[in-house]
Amino acid sequence: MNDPAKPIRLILCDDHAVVRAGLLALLDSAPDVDVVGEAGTGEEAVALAAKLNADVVLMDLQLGAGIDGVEATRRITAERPDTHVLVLTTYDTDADITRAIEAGATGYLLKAERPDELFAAIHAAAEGRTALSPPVAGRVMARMRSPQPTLTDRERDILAQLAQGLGNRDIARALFISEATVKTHLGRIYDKLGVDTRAGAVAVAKEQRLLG
Amino acid sequence: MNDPAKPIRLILCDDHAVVRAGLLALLDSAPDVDVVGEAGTGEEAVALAAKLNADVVLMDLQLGAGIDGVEATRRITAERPDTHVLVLTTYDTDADITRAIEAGATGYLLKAERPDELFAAIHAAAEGRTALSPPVAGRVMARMRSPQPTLTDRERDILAQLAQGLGNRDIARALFISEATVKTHLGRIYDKLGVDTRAGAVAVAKEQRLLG
DNA sequence: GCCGGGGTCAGCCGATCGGATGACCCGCCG
DNA sequence: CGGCGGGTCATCCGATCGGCTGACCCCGGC
Repeated sequence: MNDPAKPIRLILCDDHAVVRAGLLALLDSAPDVDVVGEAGTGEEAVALAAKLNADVVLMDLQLGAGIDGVEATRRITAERPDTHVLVLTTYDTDADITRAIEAGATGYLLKAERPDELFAAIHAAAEGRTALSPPVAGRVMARMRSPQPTLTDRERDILAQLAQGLGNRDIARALFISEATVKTHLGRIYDKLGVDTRAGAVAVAKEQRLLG
Repeated sequence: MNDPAKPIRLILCDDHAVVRAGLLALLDSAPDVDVVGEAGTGEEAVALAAKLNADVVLMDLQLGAGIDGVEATRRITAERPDTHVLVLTTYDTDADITRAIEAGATGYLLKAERPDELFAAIHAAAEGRTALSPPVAGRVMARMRSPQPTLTDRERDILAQLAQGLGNRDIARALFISEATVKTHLGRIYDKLGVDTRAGAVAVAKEQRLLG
């Protein structure tokens, strides 16, 4: 897969056209990397991966409209086990990292990383080896040490409504449950997020990118 | 300033090394653009602008640590009126656009824009002409039609505390004012943001990037 | 010199929240 | 089959919030 005679076949996926063009120009300067496809949305990336038999998909997680990078990663790795997804993104929040890894990403690199790290990570990904940015690796380790609270689906539902600024009664109506249940969930959410007010919960949720 | 014999002298400022390298590779392919400097922080950009006599600074607004792109823009345009700052960023929120323009930015381009728009905007900026991405232009127009509420400094103080999840009493203590005053400000904040709960205010604040 | 905006403070009151406790149901796993 | 996690609901109560009204001060512009 890393035969010097055969350049790495790579698909680029980033919703920012300018950034994409920049990365394309950068990768083109590397003789052993062959950018065989460009995608501006998750759907495009999945479609390209299905027919291009690429070695690596360089994937941004934030893709504006349509499916996000995590979902795209999930579909690509499910359909094409030989195509390795290398996530290249801005954020190093726990939620993003965890979701990307469990979706099947081979590596997770930050855009703040040095460019040579990018090339190294691409090679690693092409061979199926994991490559993580140091800050990302640090977070993964930290998480293993003190496994962090994960919100249940229902709790995320509640949190989503909360982030709209709704009161308990409105949340209850929106989710077809009783106000008492809402308060029960809220209490657990406060516990898990380490806050004790709804405003604090919204702040943490937005900060950790727990919601869309 | 746009003599074909004299390429545009440009300084690149983006905290993401990978993106910066990509843009560098992209701009290098343009014969009439000469990237004379690269900066990963606002401070670096200001320093480079001070001594390099550049025509254009391509500036990201989100710069991680240190001063942000708006402050860097303010300092550069203050010190070097002939150096035009072209903002290149991801977000097209009103708050960002307004602050960048009032800081003296000559143009405001989104990273989602087509690359050829980037080149066009760079040329425009070099000549001191304004270049706005269509979505940005639209927002500017909309704002002129219905001037939107601007939070006062004090209201932002309150909002910042609120976003920490603090209660009224805690906010009052933190800002050395009475609880009654906090409530007065909060009421006005709710009005301006079009919400009626603290959770909603936090959500809007995070959404509109009204806070750091 | 008056007016308006921004900041500060007070008191009142109904609605809501936060916390605690206890309970039931269901699906899954050992 | 028994336990356990997740989801649901109820009740109670003190603390807090949100809305309202009215007031004072300072400063800068007309």
